Amino acid sequence: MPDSNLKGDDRLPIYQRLADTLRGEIVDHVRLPGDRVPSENVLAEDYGVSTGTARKALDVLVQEHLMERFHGRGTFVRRPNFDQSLFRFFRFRGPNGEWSMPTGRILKRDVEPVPSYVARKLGLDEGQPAISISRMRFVDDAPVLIEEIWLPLERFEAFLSIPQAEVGDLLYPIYDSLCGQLIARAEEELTAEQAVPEIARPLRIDAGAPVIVIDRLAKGYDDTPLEWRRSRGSAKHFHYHTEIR
Amino acid sequence: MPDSNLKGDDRLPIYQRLADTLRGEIVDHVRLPGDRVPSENVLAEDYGVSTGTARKALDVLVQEHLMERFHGRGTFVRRPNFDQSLFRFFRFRGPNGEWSMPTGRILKRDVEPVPSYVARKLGLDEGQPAISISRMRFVDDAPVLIEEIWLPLERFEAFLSIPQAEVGDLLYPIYDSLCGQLIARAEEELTAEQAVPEIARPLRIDAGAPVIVIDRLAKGYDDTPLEWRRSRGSAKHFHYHTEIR
DNA sequence: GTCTTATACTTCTATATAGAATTTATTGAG
DNA sequence: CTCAATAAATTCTATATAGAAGTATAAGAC
Repeated sequence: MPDSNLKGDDRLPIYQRLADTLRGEIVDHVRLPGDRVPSENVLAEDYGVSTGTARKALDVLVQEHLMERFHGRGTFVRRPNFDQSLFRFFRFRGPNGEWSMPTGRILKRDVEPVPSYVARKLGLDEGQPAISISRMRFVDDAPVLIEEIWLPLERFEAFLSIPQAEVGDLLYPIYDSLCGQLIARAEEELTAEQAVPEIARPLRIDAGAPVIVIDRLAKGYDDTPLEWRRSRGSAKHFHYHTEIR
Repeated sequence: MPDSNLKGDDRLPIYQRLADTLRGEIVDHVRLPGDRVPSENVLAEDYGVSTGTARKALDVLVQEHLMERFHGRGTFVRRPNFDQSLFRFFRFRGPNGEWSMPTGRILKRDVEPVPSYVARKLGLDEGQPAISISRMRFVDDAPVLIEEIWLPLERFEAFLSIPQAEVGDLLYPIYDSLCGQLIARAEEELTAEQAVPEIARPLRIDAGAPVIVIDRLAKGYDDTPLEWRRSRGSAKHFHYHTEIR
C-alpha cells in the first residue's frame, strides 16, 4: 500500500506527480510506444489514489500527446508518427488527384566531421565524426525534396550496417529497430531562400527560384537530440496552413 | 429549476451541452471578451448540474481558447490578441536587441470591386464593392511588410469615417470600436514567391529575392469571414518555429 | 466452423462533498 | 490615510460512488 511511489516534489498535486511518474517510465523505455498502460482503476489501486485522480494524471499525458485513449479499449503509449509531417507542408497531388506519400532514395551515406551549425544543434563538438546522409525524395518519379541528414555516430553506428539500398522510405522505424533510438518529438524551423545551382538542378527548377528550407531537430523522449536534418523543396509546392485563435 | 435551458441535442453529454450554450452566448455577443462568467458553483446552480459538470464545461471552452481561468479570480471570456501573431513568424530585433513591434501606415484606402480570389474567401460576389486598404509596416523606420487588406463594405462602412492618419498600428481594435466587428480567430496560409519589382522596391530588396506571402482570413465568433489580408515580407527576416509530436 | 449471447473490462459521464490555494474586498487599528 | 488582519469568493485538488457506453473475450447454440 504505497503512499508514495510517486516521483517528484511532495508539494506538487498528486495527479501531477503520477503523471510525472508515468512520463518517466516512457522516457526510461519501461513503457514502449503501443503499450497499454494499466486501467484507471488499477492505476488508482496501485498508487493508492482515487480513480478520479488517476484519470486526471492520464489527462495530462494525453494532452502532451504522449498517450492516446480509446473508449472501452484502454489507454496506450502513443506511437509518434511524423515522418510524413513535412508533407503537411509540402502537399503533392498524384496524377489521380490523391495525396501521395513521397519515396526516398539515399544518395550518399558516410562518416564525416560535423560542421559547426550541426554540432551545435546535436550537442557535439565541431569536427567530431558523425553520420552524414544525402537523400532525395520523389513523388511519381519527380524530385521534390533534397535532404541533408546528420546522426551522432555513437548512437547510430548500427545504421551503417544496413545496405544502402535496403533503406526504405521511412528512417525513424529503422532508427528504432536497428539502433534502439526512439524519436519522440521534433522542432522545425522554416525559412526560404533562393535556389543555388547545386540545389536547383536536381530539383529541376530554375536557379534563383524560391526554395523552402526546413531544419528539423528530432529528439528522444529524454530530450536528447538524435537527428538533425535540413530539407529543401521548391516553394511552388509548398503550402502551410494554420489556424490561430 | 431549469432541467434544460441547455442547447443542442439531448443525447449529448450535459457538460457538452452546457459548453455549447456558453459558446453560443459568446457568439451572440451576450458575453463579451473580458467578461467574467459566473462561477462554477453559480453555473451549476443555474443550470441544475453538479459543480464538477459545470467545471468540465468550462474546461472545454478553455481548451478552445475561448475562455481563460484565473485561480481565485474567476473565468473570463478571452480577449483574442493576434494582431501581432504575424510576428511570431517575422521576428525583428530592434537596435537594442529586443523585439520591437512594427508600426503601421496606411498608404491607400478606398472602395473597389473585389477581385475573384478575395471574393471567394470573404463570401462575396466578384466585382462587388468592398473596402481595399494598402498598408506598410515598419520596424525602426525600415519597411518590413506590405499588406493588402479587404473588408466587406456592408459591415465595415464606418471604418471609412475615421481619418486615414488616425488609424494606428492595430486594426482589430478599430474594427471592434468603430464597426462592432469582433475578430475571434483566423486562418493563415503561407507560401513563398520571388519578389516582383513593385514589391521589391518598397521593401528595399532585390527583385527576384524570395518573399514570404501570408494570406490570412479572419473570422468572427460566428465564423463569418470578416477580413482578408495578404502580407508580404522579405524571407530574410522570416523565421517560423514549431514543435511537432 | 459460425454466429449469437453473455460476461468482463475499460473509458466516460455525472453527482456529492470537503478542504486547499489564491485573489479580492472589507474591516479595523494605529 | 496607511497598513495589517479578516472575511468572502473563486478556482483547484482529491475522494467516493454509481451507472452509461463502448470493446474484447469466452461460452454456448446450431
